Amino acid sequence: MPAKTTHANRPPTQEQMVERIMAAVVEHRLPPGTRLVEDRLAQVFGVNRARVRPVLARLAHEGIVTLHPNRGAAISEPTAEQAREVFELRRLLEPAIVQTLAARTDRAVERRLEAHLKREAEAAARDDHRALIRLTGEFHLLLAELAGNQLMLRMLRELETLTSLVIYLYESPNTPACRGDDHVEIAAAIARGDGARAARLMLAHLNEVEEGLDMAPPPEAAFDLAEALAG
Amino acid sequence: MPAKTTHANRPPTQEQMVERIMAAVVEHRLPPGTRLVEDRLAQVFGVNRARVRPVLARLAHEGIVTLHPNRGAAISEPTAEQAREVFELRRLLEPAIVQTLAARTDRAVERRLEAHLKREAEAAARDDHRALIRLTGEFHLLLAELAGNQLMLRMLRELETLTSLVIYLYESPNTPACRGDDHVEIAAAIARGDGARAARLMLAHLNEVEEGLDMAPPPEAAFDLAEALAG
DNA sequence: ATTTGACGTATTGTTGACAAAATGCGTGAT
DNA sequence: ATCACGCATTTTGTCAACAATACGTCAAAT
Repeated sequence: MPAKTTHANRPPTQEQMVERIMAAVVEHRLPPGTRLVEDRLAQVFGVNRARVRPVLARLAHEGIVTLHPNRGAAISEPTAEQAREVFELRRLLEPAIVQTLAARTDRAVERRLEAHLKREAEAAARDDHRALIRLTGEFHLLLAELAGNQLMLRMLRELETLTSLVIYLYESPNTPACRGDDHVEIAAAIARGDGARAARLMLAHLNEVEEGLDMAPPPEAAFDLAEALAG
Repeated sequence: MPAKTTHANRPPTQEQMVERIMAAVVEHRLPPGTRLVEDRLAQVFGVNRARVRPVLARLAHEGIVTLHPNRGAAISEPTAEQAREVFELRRLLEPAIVQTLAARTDRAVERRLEAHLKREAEAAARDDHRALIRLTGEFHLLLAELAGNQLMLRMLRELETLTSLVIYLYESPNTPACRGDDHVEIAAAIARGDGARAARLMLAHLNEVEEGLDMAPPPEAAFDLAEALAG
């Protein structure tokens, strides 16, 4: 029996396939516009097509994949407006997450944050760009996980993946969207129990990331005949 | 060709099937614990099983449905902890929604809110419980729609459906979770451009709904799947 | 040179049959 | 009375083949 599955020769679950695709998006291994063909995905994951279709349906719902009926799927290319919406939502959720965390932090929380920041620093030191991209996104997810709301974590995961697409499209991929210093300061405020400061730092951090994006779409001769004829 | 489809004899899209199931959940026509069998759903919607499976997969991801491998799906029965998480998220999002809306309301927004509240009042006057349940949930979605963030709207829709399950389990189904007066006051604050007040009212409203919940789950009831989805 | 129609290709969508898994029930043993 | 086991039932999961759809390409017509 060919060793084509990923885990003790068991085919991956739909959840695992979703996570692998999301991870590939976050690490820019699957950039916006990449075609996703059911047969190829089924081949890569070692499952049948029927297992791949719900995965694509879900990713489509989350905006990470765009389905073209009878033509196949592709990694989404969020518009500038969608990018703004992502950050608008993150500015509502993430300051509240760190505020909650700061209000009931303990040594276990601090240790996990420290361990994570250490890995970020190590990835930066060895110039491991892909790892750094992944780790900076995971920092935000770790905060949500530590804050203890699973629903919040699930939504943040979606937002984080969308953010990766946005960053790919609107920012140079060689620039990590998150400055490591910001993360260190946020973690320090959490450790001190200073929720208000942690929230301010997170808000400023998100604003800075968004402001670093170039939302102006590339100049195109965008002309819509129907719209032009509408009067 | 048998006229078995729902819309100009065209089979429903996956999106439409999701919406119908969600609507049935919101209106308590599909209470928590209800079994969802692929063959039956395919029969009811007039599609093949392969069309139903991505729908169930997505609803499972959103927590609205629980999948039991090789045994079928069921409408979820959120725990008390999950209920708290839903309200925690809503308290972050919805005050911000109404604040945004109040900052840039106009006559079109006011008219749509007025029209909706009128329909709520009419449903209450004729004692149309199902319509009232639906309309009170739609009020919150309308706010998100008017605020103009599609991503926010999508997430609110999920939260609203989860809230319906929570309310079914932890609150008497004969009591609308939202008091109509609250909605009227929130809309009035929005119309006046008083974002801070609208946000306070929304926060108080959500707290009141949550505080009205009782953690003792209600007894199960038998019913007809096709009938429940007929709406 | 441009437009249109036909055709081929790529890919998804559908179908029916069957395999696999989980659960309930009945029966026999203890 | 309880437990274990075997079997039946229910339901999902898999498979392969084929239908349907969307799009690109190319040739013919204008």
